[in-house]
This record gives sequence, structure tokens and C-alpha cells, in this order.
Amino acid sequence: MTTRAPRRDSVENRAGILDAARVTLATDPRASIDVIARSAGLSRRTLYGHFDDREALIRELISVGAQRFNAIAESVTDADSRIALARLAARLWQEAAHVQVAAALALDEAHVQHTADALAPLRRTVAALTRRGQEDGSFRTDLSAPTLARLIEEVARTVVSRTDASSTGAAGLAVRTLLSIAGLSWREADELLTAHPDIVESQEVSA
Amino acid sequence: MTTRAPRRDSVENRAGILDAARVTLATDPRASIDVIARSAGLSRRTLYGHFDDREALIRELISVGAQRFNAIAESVTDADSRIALARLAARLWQEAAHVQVAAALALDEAHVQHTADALAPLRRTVAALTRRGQEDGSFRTDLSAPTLARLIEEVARTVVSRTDASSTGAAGLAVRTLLSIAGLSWREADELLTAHPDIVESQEVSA
DNA sequence: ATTATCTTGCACACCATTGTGCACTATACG
DNA sequence: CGTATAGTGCACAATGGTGTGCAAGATAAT
Repeated sequence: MTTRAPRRDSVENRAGILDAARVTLATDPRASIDVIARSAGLSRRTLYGHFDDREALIRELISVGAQRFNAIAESVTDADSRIALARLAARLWQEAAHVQVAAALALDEAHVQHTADALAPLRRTVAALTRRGQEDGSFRTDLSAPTLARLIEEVARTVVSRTDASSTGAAGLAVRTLLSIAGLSWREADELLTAHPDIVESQEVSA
Repeated sequence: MTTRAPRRDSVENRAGILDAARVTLATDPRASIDVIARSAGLSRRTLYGHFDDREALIRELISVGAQRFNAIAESVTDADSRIALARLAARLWQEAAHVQVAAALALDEAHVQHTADALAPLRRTVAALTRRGQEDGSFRTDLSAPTLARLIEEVARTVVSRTDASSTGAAGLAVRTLLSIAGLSWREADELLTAHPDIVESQEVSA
């Protein structure tokens, strides 16, 4: 009596719900279950077949998203801490779709804790990077490392969630902003991005 | 048949409600009317005696707060655009209590428009200041003036609403952050604040 | 082709919240 | 004082959301 394999449409629908939730909640973090389900082309009742709870849905969304971020954090290995920060920002930006939900949900009182936990590795990376940047003289030292790291996180969240991801040069804007926060002068950031055009592919941030 | 003068407790209570709403909504922008009323030491029913609507209450909160901000914006007249920005940030920071509600409500879809309208003067000041800073070579020119102005606004909102206003040096943190965004190197910002200690100085911790 | 799996619509109970009507009490004003 | 003004508690209807039970229908796996 081995249980039958799960139906293909079922797993597809489950993924579809997560997708719809990601898109929908990025705009409105408290969209109703009904809106999410319909946006996935399914009925509200069906959604409850895949997820016990609104909670369960959101928790999974956060967990899956966090994994991507943490993987990105690991993938950045540049020796130059300035470049490392720039590249980290750019790569996260490419995940904008995912980042925006995370940014939105992270502000929701009910999920702050889970989000914080899930993103711990990324946060550790940022903290280490900040320390390194200060030690090698690349980053500002008028703020303590923890404070600066926090500031970088908060500003990153803001820039990512409140700029139009589709507009040209948006990625460049995000990267430049974070480098400024880290303490680089804008000219230095400019030079850096010119010297390493691979970091941000879509150029042109006109004056 | 001349109507009698309004009772003193009535106007006090009205003010108390606005106060309570300010404090409560700063933490949780969608706190219920009941919570706000009780936090003001009044019953829900009484609140409805003073304000037609949840809307009406919030609209007044925004209007009153916006007036303060706009007044501050007008009060900053420094010729040096860097100092003007620093002072503007510092003065707004002193209004932290008010700023935090504004920041929280400004993110609420239902009130974005009203908030934007009410804060138009402040926004105009920031825009003009940004343009001036770019023209006199103080601010960065790798971003267009409107983009930079928007960035300054967003980061200001973030810093103000997501840092502990009571912690020491918080005002300094806010000011330094904004100067960095404007394009100053952190050393330059540091010099500026050392040369003009009056900008961040003397933060009253009045309850 | 059979059947277990999945989707759906509908009804339901439940909850929090909003805004109002009303009778009653308290109190500040003149 | 007397009285208009204000506060309170309670009941009420309405809204919009959550999560569940169930029967009937669709469909993918075997």
C-alpha cells in the first residue's frame, strides 16, 4: 500500500501560490488569502489545502527567500571590501522581486523575528564585511561597526523596497547609495564602478 | 441664544486623543480606535464625539504634524547648503516624536496622498536645497537633482523611524547619514559637525 | 479504467473592528 | 444654582477577514 505519487498539478499549484504570494505581498503585505489565491488562479479553499495557515504560507515564503539571499552572501568573495559591498548590493538587487517581499514582510511585527532568524547568515556576512572595511581603511570609522552594519542593512532595505526596480540605472543607484553610506565619497564610488563595470551591467545614471 | 463656550475638559481631551494617537500610531500605524481612545484615558465612544471618523483623526494628525515640519523647513536659512542640510536634519530630528508618526503613516497606502500634499512645502525646500548643493559643488552630481532629493527624503524617513530616538548620538547618526547620502565624504561631514557643534548639540530629553 | 488525489463552491462559525443610537451620569460654565 | 455640554456603557448592524466541513466534480497516476 505505498501511497501514490503526488499529482503534478498539485505541486505546480503549490509553487504558483508561493509565486503569487510573493508578487502580491510585495505590494500589499497584508493582502488577503483570497486575493493571493485568486492571483494564483486558484480558489481560497484550495490554498488552505496546501498551507495550514496564513502563517505557514508566509513562513515558507520567508524561508525560501532567505536561502537565496544567504547563498548570494556566500558567493561574494572579493578581497577589496568596497568591491565586495558593491557586488553584494548588486547581486541582491538582481533578486529584487524576492527582496521586496522580504523587505515588506520584515517590517511586519508578526514576522520580524522569523525574518531576522532566517537572514542571520546574510547579516553575519554584512557585519564581517563592515568590520573588514573599517580595518582596511575603506569604510568610515566615525560609527561603530555594529551601528554601521545596521545602517547599511536599513538603507539597503529602503532603497530596494522604495525604488522602481524596472527603471534604468536603478541598480546603480542602489549600489552608489550603499557605498556612500559605507563612507566612500561619491567620486570614489564612481571610479570604483567605472573600473569594475561587471558589477552593475545596466549603466547610465545621468546627472 | 449665543452658544456657550466649549468646556475646558473637552478641548483637553481632544488634544489628549491626538497625543495618544501620535504615540500609539507611531508604533503601530493600524492600532484600533479603541486602543487609541483607552490610551488617552477615554472611551471609544467619546473619541467618536471628537472625530467623525478614523480618517478625520488621522488627517488632523498629519496636518498638524506637517505644519511643524514645514515651519522647520522655513527656519533653515544657512547659506552653506551642507550646513543647511545638516541643520534641517537635526531640527527635524528634535521633532522625532512627530516625525515617527508621519513616517509610519506616510507608508500607509490610504494616507500617502494627504501626507504628500501636506508636506509639499518641506519637500520643496529639500528639492531647492538639493539643487543648490549640486550647483555650488557641495553635493554629488552623479544623480539627478530630483533623484537625489527623493533619496534624501527616503533615507531620512528610514533613519528617523528606525533608530532609537533616545539613544545618545542618535541625532548625530541621522545627520551624518544624510550628509553621506548628499555626497560628502564622512571626513568632511565630521569636520563640518566639529566646526559647527551647535547643529547637533543640546538635545533636550523632555518627556 | 480505476481510483486516489486534487479543486471547487457553498455554508458555517468566529473574530476584530467600525460607526451609530440611546439613555444615563457627571461636570464645567454662567 | 440650573443647564448646556461632555463622557460612558451597552446594544446593534455592518464589514471584511479567517479557517473548516462537506459533497460534488475534475483529473493525473497507475
